[in-house]
Amino acid sequence: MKEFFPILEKSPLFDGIPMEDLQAMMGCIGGRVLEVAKGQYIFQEGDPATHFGMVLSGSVQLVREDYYGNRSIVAHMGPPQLFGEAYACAHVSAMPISAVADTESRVLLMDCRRITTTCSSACAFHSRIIFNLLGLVAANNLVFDQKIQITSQRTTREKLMAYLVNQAKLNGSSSFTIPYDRQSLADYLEVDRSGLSSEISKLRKEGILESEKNRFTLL
Amino acid sequence: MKEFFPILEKSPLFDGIPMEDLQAMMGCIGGRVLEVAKGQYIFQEGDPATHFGMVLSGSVQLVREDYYGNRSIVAHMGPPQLFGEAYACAHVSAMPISAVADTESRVLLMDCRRITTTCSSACAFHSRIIFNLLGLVAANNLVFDQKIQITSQRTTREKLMAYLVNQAKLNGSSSFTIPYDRQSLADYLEVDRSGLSSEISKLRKEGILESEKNRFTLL
DNA sequence: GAAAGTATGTTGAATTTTCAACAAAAGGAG
DNA sequence: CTCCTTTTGTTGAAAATTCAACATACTTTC
Repeated sequence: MKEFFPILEKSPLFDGIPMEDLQAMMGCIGGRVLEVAKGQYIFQEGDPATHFGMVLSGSVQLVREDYYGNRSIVAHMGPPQLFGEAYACAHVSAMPISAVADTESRVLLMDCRRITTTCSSACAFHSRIIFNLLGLVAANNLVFDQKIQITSQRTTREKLMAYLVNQAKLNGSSSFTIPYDRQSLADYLEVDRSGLSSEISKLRKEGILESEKNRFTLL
Repeated sequence: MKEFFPILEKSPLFDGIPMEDLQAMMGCIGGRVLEVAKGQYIFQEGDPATHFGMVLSGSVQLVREDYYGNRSIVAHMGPPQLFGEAYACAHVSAMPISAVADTESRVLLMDCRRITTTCSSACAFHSRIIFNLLGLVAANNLVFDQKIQITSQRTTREKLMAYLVNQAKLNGSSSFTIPYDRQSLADYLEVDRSGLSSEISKLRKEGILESEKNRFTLL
């Protein structure tokens, strides 16, 4: 367990908690490290949503199976990302998705109840974890909110512009690079890749923006 | 203040907190009641995101102004709904939206810092509020997640079916009523109303569902 | 119960997106 | 450098969406 403390110390969930307190903390919140082989389930759709995880090493995929049995990958995550925390914190009865190890991985599993219920005993930093957790879940909310705001635009052009304007604002500059290649951007905006490409060309021809690879400049 | 305790007692945020403890609690978390006239701002875009609110009476609109100055109503809320809590909990520097009284209203404003930082003093129920708040923010996450899951479908038919299948699952029955009229459903699914109407007709003709007003049955 | 207003269904034309196929450009491996 | 693979841009046809206009059904009000 101790070998992972450097990761934990730098993770947003344990932010502000001194490394020497982590050991006590782990007992307090019922944390345990799980080693999983590639392809092995960490939790499965339908499992009780009591625990959530943090990737310590390797990578983990979140998989959703829809009504017709189509599996789709919701996200893949590396250290020190959390998964399943929204379901555990919202007290849903069963996990609606599964978490699968994408490569051989180690994850820290934590009991949500034991985190959210402050222990009467010592553990001065317990409330700090709750504070951090609340911040993380709320931040996730904003990520979702922003995505909805962008993808609720009706046309490819509007979606793209909404995204770019937002990025410009975040970067505080009309010139910026984005973290997506064309296909990923199309996936994020929920549009067709080729349509996106040609829309970018049009915008360039119309003098609305300049672009070179992942670098965009709004004019 | 006391007149609102019955509302607070029934609100999810104060769930599990006895009415006789509310008064002490209010001091502890820095709660104050604000009376606002119709059209008056509770907070405005750009304000520091330190506080969040709960509607006690009347109704409140969340308004977003986009890059081009178009105002759009993100939500309207009645008692005992929370607003701005995600921004306050995520520690963003400024509110990206405004909250306006839709009718003459009263709202409870609470300081997020003072909620998330447990007081060293008495206040036995403080941690319960944090627990509740975390649950609410996480639940909101799930609402967003579900909306994204549905609207990320590409066609009107797929969006509608994803929504209906989900509703059927939530209701535990293939026959259920939905809380939207056609226009609202179209808005939620982010499609054209008339296109939605005709898609419903087609699905009916194809024997995939039956519908009468807001009641749907999947076959 | 009639009238007015609102919600829903229907249709066809215009617009936009998707899809498939391919060309060009960029990046990596040997 | 060359070959091979991946990414990106381009195009046109097919499919789907939007838009506008209107008909019908349902509600509300007086």
